[in-house]
Amino acid sequence: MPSSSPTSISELMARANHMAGIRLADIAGEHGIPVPENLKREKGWVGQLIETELGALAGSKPEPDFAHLGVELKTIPIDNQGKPMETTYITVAPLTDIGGLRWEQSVVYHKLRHVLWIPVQGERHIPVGERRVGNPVLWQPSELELAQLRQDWEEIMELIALGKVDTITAKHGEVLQLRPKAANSRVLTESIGRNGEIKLSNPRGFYLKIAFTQQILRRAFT
DNA sequence: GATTGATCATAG
DNA sequence: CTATGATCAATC
Repeated sequence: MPSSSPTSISELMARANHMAGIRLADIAGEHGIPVPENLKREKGWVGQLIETELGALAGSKPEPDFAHLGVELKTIPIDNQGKPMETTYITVAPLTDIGGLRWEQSVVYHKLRHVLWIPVQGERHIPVGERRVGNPVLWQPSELELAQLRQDWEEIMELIALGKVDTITAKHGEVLQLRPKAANSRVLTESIGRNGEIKLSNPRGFYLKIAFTQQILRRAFT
């Protein structure tokens, strides 16, 4: 039985704070969800579990998890020093019909306006069920962070508009990066070609680099 | 050890 | 296929 959806940010935070320190196996148990041996075949398991516990609306829409609160939920794996172990996926990147698309209208901007980060122990030597949930961090980007994100986004989107999708690597961008986001490298979707024509490319997604998310978590505890 | 490119499960 | 949830693992 899924939890009901919180009606306010304070209610959401109360639930999030209540989860701090408990094991994933305990949360899973409350919902009758089996705990996998590892995450090789269920990479989104932790995220889905936290969504269920906090009452996020299910679905696969390009909108924040708590649309009525304007809050996006992100679980993030951390090591014993509280450092993020992985980059953070934000959303898929639009590869066509992006003429005149502005930062303020982008999905990236809207999703990152308000994010609830839920750190979870992610070291592989810790059994999945034994990993504990950390203290939640409700974050809104500062002016500086917003400027960094905007700059990277605009640089990447310009390359896409110029038909250079396939030349973009994860090295582009200081805080934001573009990487493959698909079932595998054979999946194709429409994109813009060098001469403005439509061609096929591997789908891409926007990710936040580790150094950036690390700053967010650190700032929350200082 | 960090990073980049590849991949897994599921819903619609 | 697209979008959600991400982590894996080869390579730098």
